[in-house]
Amino acid sequence: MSTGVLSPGGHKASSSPQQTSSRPRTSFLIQDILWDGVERGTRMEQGGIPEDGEQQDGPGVSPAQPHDANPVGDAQPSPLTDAETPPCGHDPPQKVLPRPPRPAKRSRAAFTHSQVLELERNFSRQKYLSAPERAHLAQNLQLSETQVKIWFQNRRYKTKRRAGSSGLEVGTAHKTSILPPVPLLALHGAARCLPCLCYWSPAAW
DNA sequence: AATGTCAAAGCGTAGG
DNA sequence: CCTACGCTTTGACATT
Repeated sequence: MSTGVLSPGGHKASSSPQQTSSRPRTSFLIQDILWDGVERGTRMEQGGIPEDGEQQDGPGVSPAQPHDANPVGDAQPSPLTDAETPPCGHDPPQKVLPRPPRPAKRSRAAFTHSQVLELERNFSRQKYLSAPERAHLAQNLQLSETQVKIWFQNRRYKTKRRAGSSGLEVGTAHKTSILPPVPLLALHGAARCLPCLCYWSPAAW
């Protein structure tokens, strides 16, 4: 639906700014390190790519599927899972204190370069993705649809903000030039080789 | 320590 | 009613 709501007006696609500055960002999920085996682990099957889980990204359900989110095994999620007792651990088995649903510790997935590139390429072409496209992209990148959706949301707003604060909406276009002129989508299969791709000399960025 | 960025949570809203 | 959007805030990480 909202896919039809698009075209707000001036779009200056592109934007892959500072992130590329110098981040050897390997994608790993901190969430894996921190917690999450208790509450969500049960509901989210690792193999269960969230086509459904996506649908409700409403409150209560965190769409941040950590497991599926990053297939990349390149960065090793430290095995702290056990030692890391969730903050909720300190809650006394006491009375009915209306503990606010604060699971604490959020995760921040770091996408791989290839994932970001793909996303950016798609973004430079379309600021809004239709559901099928989103699903397809998510599958190719091995991300959840929610992650793709959120990424596009953030990207849109980011671009908008930058364009606005800079006063100049021009110049954004050239930013796209940092992206390889090659249709990464052609790499389709490469998406599965993410861990490998993410190893392209970060120094260059 | 302060700052900036990123991904996601959350809130309010609009469209089907 | 549901979904996705814009926008703001939160939480974690990186860089200075």
